[in-house]
Amino acid sequence: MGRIRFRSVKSVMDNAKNQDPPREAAAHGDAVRGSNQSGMRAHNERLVLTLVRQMGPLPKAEIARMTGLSAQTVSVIMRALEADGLLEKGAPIRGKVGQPSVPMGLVAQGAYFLGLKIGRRSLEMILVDFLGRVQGRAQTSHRFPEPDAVVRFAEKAMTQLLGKLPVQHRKRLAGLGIAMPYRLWEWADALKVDPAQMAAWQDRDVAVEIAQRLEVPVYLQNDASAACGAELVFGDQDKPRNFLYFFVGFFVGGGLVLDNALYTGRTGNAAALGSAPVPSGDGQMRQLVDLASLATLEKALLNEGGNSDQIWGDSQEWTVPAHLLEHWLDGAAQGLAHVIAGSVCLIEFDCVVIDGWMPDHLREALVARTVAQLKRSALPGIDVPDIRVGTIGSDARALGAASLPLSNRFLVDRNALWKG
Amino acid sequence: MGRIRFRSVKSVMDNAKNQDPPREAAAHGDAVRGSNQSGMRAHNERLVLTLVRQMGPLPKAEIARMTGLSAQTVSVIMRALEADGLLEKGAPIRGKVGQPSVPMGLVAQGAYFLGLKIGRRSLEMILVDFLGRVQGRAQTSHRFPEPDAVVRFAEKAMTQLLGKLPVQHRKRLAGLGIAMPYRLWEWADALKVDPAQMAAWQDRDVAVEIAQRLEVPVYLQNDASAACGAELVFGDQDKPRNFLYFFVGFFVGGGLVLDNALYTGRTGNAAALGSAPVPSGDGQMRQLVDLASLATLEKALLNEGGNSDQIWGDSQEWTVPAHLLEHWLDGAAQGLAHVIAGSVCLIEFDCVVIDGWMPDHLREALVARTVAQLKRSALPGIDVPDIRVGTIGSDARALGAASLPLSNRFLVDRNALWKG
DNA sequence: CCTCAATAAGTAAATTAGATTTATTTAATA
DNA sequence: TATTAAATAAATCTAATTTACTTATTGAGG
Repeated sequence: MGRIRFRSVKSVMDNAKNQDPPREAAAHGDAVRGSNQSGMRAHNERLVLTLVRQMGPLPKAEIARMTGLSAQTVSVIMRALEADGLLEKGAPIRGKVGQPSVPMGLVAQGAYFLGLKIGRRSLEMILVDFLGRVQGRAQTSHRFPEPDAVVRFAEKAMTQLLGKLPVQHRKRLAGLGIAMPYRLWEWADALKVDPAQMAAWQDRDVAVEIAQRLEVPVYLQNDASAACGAELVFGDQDKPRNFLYFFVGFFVGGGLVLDNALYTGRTGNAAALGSAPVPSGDGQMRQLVDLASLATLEKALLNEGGNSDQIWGDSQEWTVPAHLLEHWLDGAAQGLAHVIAGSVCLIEFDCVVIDGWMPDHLREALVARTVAQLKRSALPGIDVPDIRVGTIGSDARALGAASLPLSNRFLVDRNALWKG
Repeated sequence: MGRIRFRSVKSVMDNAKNQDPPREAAAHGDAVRGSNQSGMRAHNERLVLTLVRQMGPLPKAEIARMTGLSAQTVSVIMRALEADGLLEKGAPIRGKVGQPSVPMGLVAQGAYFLGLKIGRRSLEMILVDFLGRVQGRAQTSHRFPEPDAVVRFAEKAMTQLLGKLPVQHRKRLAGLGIAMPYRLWEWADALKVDPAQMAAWQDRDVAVEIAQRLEVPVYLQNDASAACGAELVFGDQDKPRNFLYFFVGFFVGGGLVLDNALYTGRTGNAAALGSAPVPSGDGQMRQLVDLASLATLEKALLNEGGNSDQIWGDSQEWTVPAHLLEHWLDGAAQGLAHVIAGSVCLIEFDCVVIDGWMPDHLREALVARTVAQLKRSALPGIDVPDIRVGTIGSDARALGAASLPLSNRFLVDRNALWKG
């Protein structure tokens, strides 16, 4: 319906099925769908865009070889995408026998996306281009998140961010994504807020409310899975096809990439690893969130009479006593190692990515300790996966939010091929 | 190449891409493939067969509604499948307004499949029809599995089982599946066999060797995942789209169904849950296989001077002292509960299925205790999934082996759509 | 240095496959 | 007899493949 089209060309741009609210899309519990020609074309267009995004600019012939599609088909598809303003020719590459190849790469101005992060302490909206580069940013902080305030902020921030964009680019806004903790209302205690004040979240659907104020599709995802999406879509290249992701913030959560696509499962809450059981030394079971979240670090800091505001203000400039950090790092690494060891038995990841809201050196220390802990507690039959530091950092959740409309409209996913 | 065709019709039957050795198919690590028309047709045919298998006989119009395909397309596809001898018309259903609907169901003789189970104590081959009904069975027991003996047995059993089949049905053999423990050679100690005698498994590929003696494709899968496949393909209807599966045999292993398809991951060894870490009371980490496998029960039995042969002979008639069973059940349930609680955070299953080589009442007791244990150790944020007893039972691995060629040629899977 | 064979990229036109649309037939109920 | 629903034939449409060609380059031979 009110969906923007950049060009009136039958193409991936027209794949208008994705404007359903994200909850429905995530559920995909309907009957299995058949596939038809238009689904096929849309899929092949997404495939081309996905490959170019992953590998950088590629000539048509190379795409044809990689996809197994005929050269002619790829030629038609890529010229259409070029006409759509999503791909552009690069400088011809000479030096090899035969006609020079013309690599085609993504056009930065091809599409724009808004990402809204709803955090425990702040709201943030960013505007990114087709390459995932941040073009604008708006922020506000709060003591705890409220639906009305979120909608008001979103409306103001959208206007402000889009206002900065050259007029001809504004209509290339392709969607807005929201990254928000799952079941926000259950965390009132942890946020030291009256549960009644958080109860509003149970009945409100900010995604729908924001969608009413915008002409483009709106997607909602839990914050850690969204951050995982940022790593998948915007992260360093040569990402493996399957990986497990952790984002350590006020709480800790996970994300899961299977076959190059974010896996969000039946209810959209897959990889809710904060709840994963972790044995603590005393034989009692605890949960990953008790060990590896910044809420735990904050508590320790407050117990010693410290001030926790500095943690939430800037992710790079922390002055936390070393012994507290040490203790927190050990616990967090132990928890992460246990969850990784269990998860890798279920799904064989090529690697695990750990990111979070914290100074770079701390992220690296956390990864190093997790690796060490995994080696120490090695069990037969479990291959320790490659563990890496996230390449996005503190912005992962907002960027991940922005990646949702991008993935849904321009990248291959398991559902893109089927009939609407 | 040497692939049997039941009819020279362009259809799912001709989808000859699947004859690669299963390891390659499982790896699917190649570049992402594009999709073309023949892939589309093959997919839609598989979709129809999958729906009819899941739901029972369905009229064309109903399939059209469920798949979203046009009535005409479904009509063409289903008539082709009928001509292929895979579907047949049932009695017209009258009593509703309009022309009576003619439900179409699977033809039992539409295809046959061989399933070879390589066990620690025995070899078994079964022949099943398109409905998964066992049409023939051959067995032999051994002290430990040897490649040469396996190939010899397979050759003899194939001849014998196919010999029983009416001649015109023999050419409808669609493939052979093998269910075999992963990394068999690592279990020499547990089987109390000289590691040198098991080393041969490292260099031999019985799937390839058997394939050379057979005109149809051969697939290999670890035994627990194969058993999971049996539950998916042949198990009771109304199976959820996503479930976790355990098979408790000499060892314990898992299987994983995502979006109605067996998920075997990068190396084909997904859901290797026997290796999953489980905390034991004393603060030490153990693995599920130490708690929930029959090897553990056997050890306890032998420790008390009992005879374990009765366990392996018949899965229904056990005479194991009650206190040993009690102790084993408790440990196994504890282990399963921990692994389930961890796994459900990663992937939100609709349900968990537990099956195994054991008397029916014991399987039910194991499920009941696992449920109780999960409730006892409930942690916030973890929804306890529905836990069910497997509907296949002791035959699950052999039936699962037979389900592999069936799934690969006749049912939807994530890869069926792409170009070969 | 020039020429030309070889090679590879890229595309237009014709062909093919398979889904959809439209119109029609059939067979039941109300 | 009107209405409804299933089923399908014929025509149409879409998108991929095949075939045949052009273009632009390198590298070998003169």
